[in-house]
Amino acid sequence: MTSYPNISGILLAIDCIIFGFDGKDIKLLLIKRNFEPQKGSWSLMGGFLEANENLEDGATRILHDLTGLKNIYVEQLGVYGNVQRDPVTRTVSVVFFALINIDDHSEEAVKLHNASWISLDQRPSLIFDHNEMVYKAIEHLRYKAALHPIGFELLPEQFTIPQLQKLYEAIYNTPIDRRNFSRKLLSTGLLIDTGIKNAHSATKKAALYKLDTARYKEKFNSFWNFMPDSMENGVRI
Amino acid sequence: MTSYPNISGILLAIDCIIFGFDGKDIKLLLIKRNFEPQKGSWSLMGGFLEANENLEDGATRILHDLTGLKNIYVEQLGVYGNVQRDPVTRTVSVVFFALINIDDHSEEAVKLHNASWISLDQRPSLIFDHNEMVYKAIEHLRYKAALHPIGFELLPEQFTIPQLQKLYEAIYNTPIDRRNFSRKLLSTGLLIDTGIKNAHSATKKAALYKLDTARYKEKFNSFWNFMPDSMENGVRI
DNA sequence: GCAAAAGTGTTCAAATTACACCCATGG
DNA sequence: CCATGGGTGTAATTTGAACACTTTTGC
Repeated sequence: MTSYPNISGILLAIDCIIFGFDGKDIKLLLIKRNFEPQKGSWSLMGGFLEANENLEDGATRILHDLTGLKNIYVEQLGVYGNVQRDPVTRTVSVVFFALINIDDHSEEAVKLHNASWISLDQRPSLIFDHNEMVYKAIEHLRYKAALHPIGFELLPEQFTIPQLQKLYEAIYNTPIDRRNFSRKLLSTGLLIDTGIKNAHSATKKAALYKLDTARYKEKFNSFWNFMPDSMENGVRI
Repeated sequence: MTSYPNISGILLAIDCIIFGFDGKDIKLLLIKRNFEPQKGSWSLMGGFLEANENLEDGATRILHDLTGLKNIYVEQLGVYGNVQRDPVTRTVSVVFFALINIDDHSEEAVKLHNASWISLDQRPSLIFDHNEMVYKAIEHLRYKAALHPIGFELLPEQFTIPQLQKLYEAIYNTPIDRRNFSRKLLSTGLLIDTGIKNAHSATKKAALYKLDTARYKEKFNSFWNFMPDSMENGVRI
């Protein structure tokens, strides 16, 4: 048996939802399309899966194309395949969720693709079902960051606890008590004090920490039970 | 623009991981293939996505085919698309995760497909990457059931608290304190006492409860913080 | 020396755990 | 009447929430 009878192929696309954090807001890397279809509209960065390419490799390729980065934190977020989601022809899209340190991206690559970093609350409407994908990604970020230490993926290698707090406040769009936050984070044992103080500060300089990567891997799957409600859905069909 | 240039289609399959609970063990509905490829081997129930079919509709179709049921709890679990995963031809599979009340399935449909309910710890090795899919599904079941009230999907409409406890003990393969479990479950406010007592019992008859569906929907997305560790992975690529 | 941000401590309430006792049922 | 499983209570511990004071820095 060398083929399946009477089955025809479907176009497989990959779309990437790329989150960054600028110290104040959670941002998305979106592109203003200078190509068809829907030239001029905003969309996620995407592309077609190549003939001899694994899904994750396709995502890696597309992420590298837009950011110049390798070794990005990526998860599969889901597949979108409604019959009429792409008006050109039937296309099924595998969506990937990526977190990067916003300082590391390649400015040239971003410019080349006509992309911009846009705050979540200022994001334009996107083509096709990309709005739905982004909505799900934001929910996933909230869900996952409440339970696992993925926040660090959005920060530079060295960071202060106040920075980390601002990140979580941005993710959940809610103020957090400084003292409880600090205590909780330090108690995870995930942070290593570098002994250095943050230079960029007009007042008291905060201590710079780095992630204990060994402990991070070890503890990645133990729950944090950190933030208030967020969600994930099961669909009843 | 009515087509994309130079892009060729890929076969899209759907595979379903179907969990049941017989009062003692968590079981999987698996099929012993009486068709090619890999005739005689065990696999998940699957099929190809049809030309004008949405993904969820495909899953619904396949689940109905095998169980005779509609309105099953289903979630997308992920996509598997490694280039060589299917030796016949390149196929990308969208995997769905389903929970059903084992008493409701159609025996004829199951027999027709040469399928059986098999306990997790007795499951045979499966074809292709189906073992990996099942492994991920079990992890997902543990993860999700610790945080959301999905356990009820595996039970009959009316159930006792000891039954519910056996279910969670089976999911986590660990004993749970009877008294604390009962208190915690009742405190969720999700259970309605039917006033009826369980007939099938040689000793004291347990109270039968049913799910408060309104409250279930309302509280589905609030965390439970229920069970001990389980996991979910982010892939670093 | 003062405004602004960082670091640390204490108290109270709530949730979780670890236990022990009594009740209903069928044989 | 007794073995089996179901139902409920309580004390000890742990965890989380709320809140106040001191320190460092640049101007």
